[in-house]
Amino acid sequence: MKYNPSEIEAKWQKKWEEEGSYWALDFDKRPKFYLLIEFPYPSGAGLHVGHVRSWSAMDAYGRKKRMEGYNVLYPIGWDAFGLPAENYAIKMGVHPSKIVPQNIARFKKQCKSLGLSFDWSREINTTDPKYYKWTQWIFLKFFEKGLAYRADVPVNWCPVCKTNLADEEVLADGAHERCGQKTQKRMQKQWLLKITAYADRLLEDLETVDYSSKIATQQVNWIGRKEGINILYEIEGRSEKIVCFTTRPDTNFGATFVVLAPEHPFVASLLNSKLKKMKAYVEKAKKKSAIERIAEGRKKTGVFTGLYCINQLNNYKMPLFISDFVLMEFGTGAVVGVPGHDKRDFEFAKKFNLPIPRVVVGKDGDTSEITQKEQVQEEKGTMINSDFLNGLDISEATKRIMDYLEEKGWGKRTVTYHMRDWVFSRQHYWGEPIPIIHCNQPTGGCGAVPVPEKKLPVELPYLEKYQPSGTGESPLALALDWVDVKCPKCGGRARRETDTMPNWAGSNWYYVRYLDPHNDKTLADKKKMDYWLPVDLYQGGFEHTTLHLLYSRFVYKFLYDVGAVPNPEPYAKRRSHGIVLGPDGRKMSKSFDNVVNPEDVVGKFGADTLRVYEMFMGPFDQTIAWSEEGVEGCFRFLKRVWRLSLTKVTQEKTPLSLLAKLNRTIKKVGQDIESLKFNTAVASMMEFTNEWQSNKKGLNKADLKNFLLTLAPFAPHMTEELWQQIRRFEVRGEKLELDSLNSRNRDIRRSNFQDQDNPISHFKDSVFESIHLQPWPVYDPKFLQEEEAMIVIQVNGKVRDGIKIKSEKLKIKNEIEKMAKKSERVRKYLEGKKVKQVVYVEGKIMNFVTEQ
RNA sequence: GCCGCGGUGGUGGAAUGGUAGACACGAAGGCCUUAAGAGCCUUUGUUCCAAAAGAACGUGAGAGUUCGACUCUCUCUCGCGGCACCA
Repeated sequence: MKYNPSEIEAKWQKKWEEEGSYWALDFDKRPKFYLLIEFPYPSGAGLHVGHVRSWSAMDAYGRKKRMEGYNVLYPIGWDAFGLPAENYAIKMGVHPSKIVPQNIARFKKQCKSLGLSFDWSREINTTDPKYYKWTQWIFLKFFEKGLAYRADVPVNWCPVCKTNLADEEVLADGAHERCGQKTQKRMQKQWLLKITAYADRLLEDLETVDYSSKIATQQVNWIGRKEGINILYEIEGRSEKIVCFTTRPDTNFGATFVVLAPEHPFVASLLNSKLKKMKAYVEKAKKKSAIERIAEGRKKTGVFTGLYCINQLNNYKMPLFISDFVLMEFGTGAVVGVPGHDKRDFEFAKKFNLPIPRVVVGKDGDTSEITQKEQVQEEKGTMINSDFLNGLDISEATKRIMDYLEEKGWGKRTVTYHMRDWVFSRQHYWGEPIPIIHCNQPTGGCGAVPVPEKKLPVELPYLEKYQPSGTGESPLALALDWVDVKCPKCGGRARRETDTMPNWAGSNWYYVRYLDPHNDKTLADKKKMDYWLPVDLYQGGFEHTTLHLLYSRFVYKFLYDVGAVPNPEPYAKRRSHGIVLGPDGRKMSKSFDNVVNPEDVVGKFGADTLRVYEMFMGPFDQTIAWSEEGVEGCFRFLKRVWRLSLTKVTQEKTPLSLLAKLNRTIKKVGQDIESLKFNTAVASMMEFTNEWQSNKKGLNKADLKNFLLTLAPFAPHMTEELWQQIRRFEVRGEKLELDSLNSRNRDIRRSNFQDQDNPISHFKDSVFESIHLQPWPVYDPKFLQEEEAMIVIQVNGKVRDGIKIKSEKLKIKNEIEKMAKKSERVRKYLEGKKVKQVVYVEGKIMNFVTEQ
């Protein structure tokens, strides 16, 4: 019988769906395992082979876990709000509310054709009002706790498209990615979430979770915690003081100037003066976008204010400058310049001919004056020219001077972060409306008032004109009858908030909703959360490490604080996967014409082949280019297994060597799946198949079943079909005994879902006994030990021979040494030389070291 | 500039400090077949040698530790990803 994947796969997919084979059971006694993949954004392009790589690998992982007796939850849903959907809708000329369901339908069909063991009964969709009701509820909680606030924030504005842009839409040179025009920064009131209030906890709690070091490091860097000190400087002849943040106060005896950001509040007070030059500089600098500032390179510009700050340490008069290399958003917006030990300060000092004293001697011991070469901060060094700090190591000096400055009241230790508060509003149509009402009466009004919880969800109104408004406001502002409401507090005339949430909003908490997708009283039932949370393994793209992953941790921690979820960290373990590139090694893109469509691959080779190939193509966490030839290799492998399973099976015992290989394979595949090394797991099964093929006899049926069980997580359809064929053969004329786990599951399912209208309540007994409900095969350690071991014989580290030694003799070094010395090939190299040392590693290697 | 990851045959890659190149692709030769397809068998890191036997070389470059290094340490180099005038 020929291997016909399309027929087999359709048949089993239907069967699994009818029987609800992969539904997870709440409160089941088996240990739970919550396996999560990032739910997709259902784009118009359909499923990407990159999705398939991650999902089929996790599918194999989850299937094995089920076979090991875990109650596995492997859910799926749709992250369907956001700018890409809106842009796609504009491009197609169809309303997003129509386009999105179409895309979802297509994704769903494609997913199902892959035989992924998702629990479809828990499917969610972020654009469903019943879902985003709770996204809005979370926002209200943030507002209630004072963690959602409004502030003026610079936004990217495209003057041609008349719309605000996300940072992702602005190219490196400041151009809008779609129209190519230069964007501008302009200030606009936005909603922000105070993630910085959680910075320390987000950092500290990384120690309580199992993230790969790459991921953890990137989160640490993103949070960017820095300890330093704010130093107060008096301005000569003025009452105001300037506060500068620095992480290196040890070098403060080398400070020769102070620089303010153009946006610094003190600068504004200076502009009333007659200094035209200064005014012109500040105005010019403020107009520049951040991108333009960078585009100018590192050339320093600036203007002298005519004022001096006093360095209290040595009473040095430091001229006060304004320069746009200093950023208002970081630190205090004022920098004390230590040109001897900071590259930027050095450049600035050169430009304005300021002195560049040295206060640290680096490891080269150079004490000369710094004039030519750039001097950066050393990691190690000794202080000079610094009064009471002289001779101290820089880290000791830092502590000493911080204490000193604090004692004197000149400074205060402080901590800064790279991470900023999270801009949480968008001026776009296709998102969750922010549930706030603005009550601004001429007499004052109530301000920003939350929509009462009972009135949630605030449904997104259907708008014919959903395109950007052209004013920078959300298009919702044009829906006057929607905008116009009464204030929930005072009943006066008020206006709805017209901004919507970013596409991250719905994906912050979706994994909680899977636990109880239809609950209309709360996010999810508390008992269900207690049972399932935290997520045991969260698998996703590396590109989401700082945005989605960090931000959703923040949201979860907040929910924990308000008592809405049971623990402080959502994901116990996080791993990421590599990207799948086009066959040409470039990122898959329509413009390169190198996109591989999983549907085509399934059509040609079947889902099992696609799955096996995507796991075999290379290390799971590494970026890999697609290879059509590689797919064919995996197709050959499955065809070979199919053929051998039907032809090379015996009633006799499996030959010992083949049985040993099988047991080693079972062990290796099990370990490799656990450590996400899917490529070597597949390779070891190929190795086994090759031995099976070349073996004269073949596999006993019981052993064949074990091999099929091992392969089942990777190629579920084909193994299921073969399993059924074997079972049919076995039960012919016999009384069929249902596997206990299988029948138990079925009973639980039936009782759990009796009252609901779903396929499982119509479950009928059948002889069907799914391979995936069989226990994961157990290898027998007695087969892992080989009777003989090959000992490699080296002379001076070079391999000269290998000798076979009976296992029980491996401990006797003398005997092995004797045997090795008998070998012609070894003797040749030992002749006339004195053996100095004999190294023996049991069961592996013997190395003769001679005198040269 | 900073942080992170990586560099192994013609290609994708494998290798707890212990026979480098598993497995797969590609290529070459053969079997089967009227033919095609599919399948099966053999060979396949480089160099030396007519060939075999054998030997030398070989994991980006250079040094170090070690009886022994793709693996550990240091310096450099190239490539990829992230951040970036962050004080």
